[in-house]
Amino acid sequence: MSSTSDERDLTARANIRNAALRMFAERGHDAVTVREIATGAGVSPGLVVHHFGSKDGLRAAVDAHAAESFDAVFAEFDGADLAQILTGGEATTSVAEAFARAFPHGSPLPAYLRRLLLTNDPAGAALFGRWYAATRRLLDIMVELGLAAPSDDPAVRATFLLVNDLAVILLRNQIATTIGDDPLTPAGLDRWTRNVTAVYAQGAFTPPPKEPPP
Amino acid sequence: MSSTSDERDLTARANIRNAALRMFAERGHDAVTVREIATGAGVSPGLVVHHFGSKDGLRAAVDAHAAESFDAVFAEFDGADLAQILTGGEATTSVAEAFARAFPHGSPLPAYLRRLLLTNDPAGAALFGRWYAATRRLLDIMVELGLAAPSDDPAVRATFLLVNDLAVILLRNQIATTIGDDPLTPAGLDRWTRNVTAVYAQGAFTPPPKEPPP
DNA sequence: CAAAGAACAGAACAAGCGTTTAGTGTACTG
DNA sequence: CAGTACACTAAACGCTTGTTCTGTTCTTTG
Repeated sequence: MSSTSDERDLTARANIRNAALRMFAERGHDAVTVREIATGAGVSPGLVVHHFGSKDGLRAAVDAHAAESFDAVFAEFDGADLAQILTGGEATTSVAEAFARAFPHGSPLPAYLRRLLLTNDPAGAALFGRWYAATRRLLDIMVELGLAAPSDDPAVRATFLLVNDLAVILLRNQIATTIGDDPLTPAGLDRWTRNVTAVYAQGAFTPPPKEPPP
Repeated sequence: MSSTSDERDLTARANIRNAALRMFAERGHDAVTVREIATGAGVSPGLVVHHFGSKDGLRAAVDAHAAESFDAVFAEFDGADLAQILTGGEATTSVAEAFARAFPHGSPLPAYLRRLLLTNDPAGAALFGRWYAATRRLLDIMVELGLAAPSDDPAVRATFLLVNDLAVILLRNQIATTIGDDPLTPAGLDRWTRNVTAVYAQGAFTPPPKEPPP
């Protein structure tokens, strides 16, 4: 139902919501005016408040709409039989990977997630909490299966792995500058994932007092 | 001209700059009004623009002041003989660690750095670029010394390690919620660093097809 | 088909914004 | 000690903001 993509067929209400989502994601809630959203949706400013009550109401509607899309990505972690997927081989254990797969190109949703996480509003906090729980659960299963080493501070380790993943979305532009690839495109994501996997599998640093490896 | 600015500090001008730094860091540039800054500094709104020309001029002054403070932290990575420090044992190789050490408690500078990195303005991009270069250089030396494994994509690895570090500052509040400790306090930072060190030294995941370790 | 109500445009409004202006002290300076 | 320059306040200006108001067009429905 929500996967109709063309713009002219949508209702004005949906057009307003989509224009607001895109502008909020790119420039932040406060920097976007109701008039700009109306112009972007091809309607009058009065119609925006007619449909959503107020700018804050529009923001709440955009939040709800975005959360719906994020939950679909979230279900990839939370829904299936993780043990079977993990032992089967290829699996998505990265938030950024799932994002790049779900929102292929030019989608405003990664940028909107960024805004949600960085403005300390409840929507972002709830999203982070759910993702943390999923990461924690995934790690527990991996430990049980012998795919991950046990940790004496699993809360910190799960948070560490999660925020490392989210950093790709938060610092997307800066990362693109230093590595020369947008990390949310397939090419950039591939380079990124390869390196992350290497570090998580073998570590990055070697202890100083021992002898060097052959 | 910077020599006279030291004597002029602690005046109304410095008060305005400090109030703006704190408010900008906590709530963002756009959400703070000139009148609020003036009230926070105990002066009139007109005096703000008298000293800084405009709100944008004030922002530039705050940026310059913050960059000065960040450079002091930055010098910890860039200045000394890294090889000697690394082989000597205890060293700060973490941005977050250096931050927590340099700005001990209640300082607005970590939050301001957060704003700089997240709004895509040139000040934040320049800071990120310098930190990336320092991280890259540090890793190169560590590889030479046998303290880090060589990487076939050093740009990605350096970026990966850097953004993992910055994530502690960017997602400070969310991290504090899930682990129950503010990661920029000594207690929280200690838990965090211990886990990060473990992952970077030994990895976190073990390969599935091999036999389990003894 | 006529009545009703929703969808919409465009002008207008009050409030808040950054900034300007006019004016008052106050401290140097020759 | 007059004079200039600077720090500073209070009021006001012009503009933009979110929102409201009035009126018109479209769509439904009994």
